[in-house]
Amino acid sequence: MCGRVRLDIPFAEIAKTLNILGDAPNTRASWNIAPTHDMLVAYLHPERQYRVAENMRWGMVPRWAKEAYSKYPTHNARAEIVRTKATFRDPWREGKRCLVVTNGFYEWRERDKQPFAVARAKENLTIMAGLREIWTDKSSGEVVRSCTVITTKPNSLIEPYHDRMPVLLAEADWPKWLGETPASEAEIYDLLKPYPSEDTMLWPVSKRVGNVRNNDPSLADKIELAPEELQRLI
DNA sequence: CCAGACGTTGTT
DNA sequence: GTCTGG
DNA sequence: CCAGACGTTGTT
DNA sequence: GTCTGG
Repeated sequence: MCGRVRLDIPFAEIAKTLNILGDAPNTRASWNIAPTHDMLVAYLHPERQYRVAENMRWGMVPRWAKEAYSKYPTHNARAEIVRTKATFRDPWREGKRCLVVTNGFYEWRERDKQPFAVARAKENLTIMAGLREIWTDKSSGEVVRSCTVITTKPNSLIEPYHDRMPVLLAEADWPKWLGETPASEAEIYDLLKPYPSEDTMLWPVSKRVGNVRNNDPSLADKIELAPEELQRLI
């Protein structure tokens, strides 16, 4: 997927939809969230056994990392390797799965760099399958909580634009992904597939989204492409 | 064995 | 921390 | 993904 | 031209 998402509705609404019982994290609306920024993440609190929400850095920091920042991009994890590769293996094995909460994401068409917004159709929230991790600096004790978004093959709507898309989860799959209902590893891994294209929508947006300093509601607005561009939408 | 990587998307 | 490449 | 930078000395 | 930061 791309390196940008948006989240632009009040937390109260999110908490209601996701049935989050924990405290409200200090989230503010953003139409341009990039890697290294905070993402809103929901997960099952291991002791309390209810859903909590938290801001976590987008870009997983493995617990064994010497530094909190590295040159290796970890904001996405390919579903094909997430179970085995060093960076994601431990969180996967330990079931540190989470829901990454967004209102959608952006993709750029290569030919003309035209950005498009993508979201689940008919739903306010576009929920992505994620993993989370906690990193602690051995000397200073500094703690960084971070997350990654799992990617998979694109569905037929997105395929003309990109060869990858984030794993999106329908509400019926949330309990299994969060570990609230029993499921085998194979059943859980089976959730990592393209979201149905008939439940996905896509529309062109302003190129201003390319600059992270631009961050206002109009970034997610549908724009009118010139007739010529419309014609070669795909 | 030790040193160095540990990753993604989208390209050429 | 653990796997991979040399 | 795009926008913006594009370096050094000295230290471990 | 290519890498880094957001």
